[in-house]
Amino acid sequence: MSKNTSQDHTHHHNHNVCIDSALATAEALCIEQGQRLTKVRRRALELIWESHRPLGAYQLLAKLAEEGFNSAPPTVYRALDFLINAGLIHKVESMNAYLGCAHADKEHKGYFLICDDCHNVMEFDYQDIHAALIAKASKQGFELRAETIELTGLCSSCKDGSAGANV
Amino acid sequence: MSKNTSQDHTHHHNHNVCIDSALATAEALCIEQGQRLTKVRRRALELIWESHRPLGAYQLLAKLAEEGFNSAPPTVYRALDFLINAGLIHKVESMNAYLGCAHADKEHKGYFLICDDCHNVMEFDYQDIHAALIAKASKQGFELRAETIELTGLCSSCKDGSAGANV
DNA sequence: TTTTAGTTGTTATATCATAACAAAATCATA
DNA sequence: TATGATTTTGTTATGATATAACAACTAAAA
Repeated sequence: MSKNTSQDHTHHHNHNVCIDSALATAEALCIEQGQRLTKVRRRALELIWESHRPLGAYQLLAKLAEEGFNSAPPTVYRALDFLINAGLIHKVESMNAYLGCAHADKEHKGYFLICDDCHNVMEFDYQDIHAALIAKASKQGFELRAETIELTGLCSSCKDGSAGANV
Repeated sequence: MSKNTSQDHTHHHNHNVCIDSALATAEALCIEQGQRLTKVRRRALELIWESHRPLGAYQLLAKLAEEGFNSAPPTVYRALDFLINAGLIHKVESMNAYLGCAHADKEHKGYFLICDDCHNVMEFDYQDIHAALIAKASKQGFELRAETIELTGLCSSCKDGSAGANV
């Protein structure tokens, strides 16, 4: 982990710390923005964070249903929409799955490293690339709004032979 | 358009030239690689190129069906798989749609500028960013395999007020 | 020509996501 | 604390995207 900006969801430390911190940030942000972090939304966010990997909408829905929440799809998609708009989670487009955002409190872009083998995902923040992309786009008269940057390959654990590591 | 590497699918010139050239490249590549560009595959590729925008799988399936091809989903998904693996088209993950690849004959990454307004897509090739991403990933012990880079926003036409331009 | 590999046909189903409208909870303020 | 406005949630239905599994066919190789 160390001093770079990336957030490795494969870590071995006590993940509860991350979850707690994410939830605290979420609450602060919602209050600040006059948004309501209702029970479903809050629990959805927790469940997404509890998963070390991007979570599918229906996986999340199943977990919520187990806990007595309504089990119809709109329930989960509404929660997801809310969380995405609040900047609290990202959608990983190439996986149709959702991931807790590690820098919800900072303006940033969600760039991802996705392991093809163990399916763990690292989020990273790279201002140089962001700046280069803006420059490139504007050279073509294009005004950038959102960036989907998803890189797949092999993470260091899987490359080193311990296939499916950190499950 | 001019001298940069981007391929603007919004162009006003005779698109047939693009299609012909793409098909010629496709045929050459397939022969080179011992792949068979069968009727469905070839026609699917043409239809994707005939669309100025990324085409959905079921849109493509409908067009194929009109022409007497089998109308069940596997038909189109098989063709799409083939074309993607051959490097002849890209999938735009954030749109669940498919786009003819403008540089099928060159090793490259498909980076896209997607207009939120008119939904036209430009493909661009940017070696600097590619290099930076590889460097960034490898610094984390990550071995890159594929890159999904999809930037959305407003293209110059739409920004200049002519909303929905180039339809 | 027989085998083999690759491709296509066919049926069924899995997975992901939203529309539309009713009911309930929450909030603002009279 | 009523009342009305707004937001959130419940519910039913459906749309959109994608794959599994196995049979039939076709082209290429042996």
